Amino acid sequence: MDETLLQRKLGHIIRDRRLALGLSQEELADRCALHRTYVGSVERGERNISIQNIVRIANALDTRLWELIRAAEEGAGVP
Amino acid sequence: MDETLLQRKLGHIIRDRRLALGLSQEELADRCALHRTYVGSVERGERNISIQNIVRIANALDTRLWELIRAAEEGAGVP
DNA sequence: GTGTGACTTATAGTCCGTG
DNA sequence: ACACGGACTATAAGTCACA
Repeated sequence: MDETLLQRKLGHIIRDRRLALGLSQEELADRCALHRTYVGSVERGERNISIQNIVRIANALDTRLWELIRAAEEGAGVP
Repeated sequence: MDETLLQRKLGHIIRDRRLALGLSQEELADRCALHRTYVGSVERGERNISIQNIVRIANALDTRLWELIRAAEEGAGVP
């Protein structure tokens, strides 16, 4: 799979998961101690995010990182 | 899980997988168009690697990224 | 509550070596 | 074949004003 494609898909997965939890970008950003606009750009797939930040987002979403990645790679749902 | 812990575990997984394929760091680096010293430091868990580069490494190791991540997070084996 | 462009600072990542 | 370092350059991190 193309790298930039994965990062866009991952953004969608993150957004879906956030909305499923009823959180705003601002609330998610607070949970992982990142900036609101940064989280927004990640969701839009604009950032080549580092592993440390993805882990923090996954934690804030109460999800395992590998499940987020799998959902992005395989199109599977996130629990 | 702590972010830096995951990156160290991921390094070990990458190394194990590379050795299982009988590749040197240099050969792996060539496969994903990254520098040999960089791949070495990733394996040592010293790098906060970006998602694009992890994907390239996963591809070069002929593995799905989510399987690498899962192996690092859960301690499961990589096929 | 979110999208976006511009921006500075931090660090990812390269390239030259050495043991 | 790998670890490690120094000196770079490229790019991610992180923030802001405004729409």
